[in-house]
Amino acid sequence: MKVVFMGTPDFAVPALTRLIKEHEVVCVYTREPKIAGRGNKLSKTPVHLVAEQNHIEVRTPKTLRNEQEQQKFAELKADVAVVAAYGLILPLPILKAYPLGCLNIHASLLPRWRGAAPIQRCIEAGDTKGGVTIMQVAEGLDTGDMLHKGLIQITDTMTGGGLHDEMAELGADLISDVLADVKKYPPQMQNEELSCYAPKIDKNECKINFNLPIVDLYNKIRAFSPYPGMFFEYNGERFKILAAVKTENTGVAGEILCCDGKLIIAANGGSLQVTEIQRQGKRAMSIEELLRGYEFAIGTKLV
RNA sequence: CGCGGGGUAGAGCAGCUUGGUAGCUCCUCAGGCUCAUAACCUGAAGGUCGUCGGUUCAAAUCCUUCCCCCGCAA
Repeated sequence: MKVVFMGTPDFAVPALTRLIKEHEVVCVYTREPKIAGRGNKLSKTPVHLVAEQNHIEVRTPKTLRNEQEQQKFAELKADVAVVAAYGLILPLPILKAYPLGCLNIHASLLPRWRGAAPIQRCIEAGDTKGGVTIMQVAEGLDTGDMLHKGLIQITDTMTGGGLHDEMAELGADLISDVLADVKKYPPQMQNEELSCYAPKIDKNECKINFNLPIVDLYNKIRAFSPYPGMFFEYNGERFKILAAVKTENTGVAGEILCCDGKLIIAANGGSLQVTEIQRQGKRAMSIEELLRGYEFAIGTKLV
């Protein structure tokens, strides 16, 4: 099949590489290189780089709202467009340009978790089931008909990063299934009543509030690990907690209860034993490693 | 030139401001104590202090080149 691929971050890469293997990817759309990262260098998106490596034409329009772009899109005369975390709104003329329209790989079991950050939000909410949905892109935000789904059990120790990687692979499998035989996957409408939204993550959410119930705090920490990472401040420095386990010890919320070989911090209704941590300016490391040379004062209250 | 922290024994850190032959915690090895131990005691091994150059009688420490890691902001 002739496929146009539209995607931007790492999440889209497994699907793109799979489609390159199995179909004819005639053109890749992605966000334009932007000034990003340390040093504010201009950097191409992960999808952009993969497309280049495979010598596929890359287009990075700022918008698809104008007729010229829509015209250029239509002229590719593909059978289908596959969308994975592209980041631009697709206007109606784009959606109708090809016989099979635009198929989106969405990282949730729709209609639950429509929107920008479904992976983190479902862990944060304590969901035990997650998954990926292949859906027809419609004009509303993630409201289109669903063609195919894959389920992932979310364990109590799974992190946002881990789930992200699994979902990216699953998404590649599912889109491969669908394109192999579209007729096998009749569209199904979404049940509006069951829908909920996954707003994008705000940096202000990343500062740890130890007054949160222990379960919520725990879920939030693993949801946001390794990126963007929940942090607390100690001695004027930031420490990201990348992994922790729940323990029984109690104390005033935010109080450091133990820092002898392990670091235990009281929360609301329990406490957290930190297992993996990243000190500002340092690489991520196990708590044992850090505590060999760094000391937290017992009794300190973190705010 | 977006702002900033860091690169010191296998690991994690201190020392750098106020230059003077490198230190702590853990690991490793040997021995000791112990019913026993991840505990304790004694001892040992292990570092050209990221790299190039400079200042100096003397540089981990001050100045400079380059490389690498990371936090923040976008």
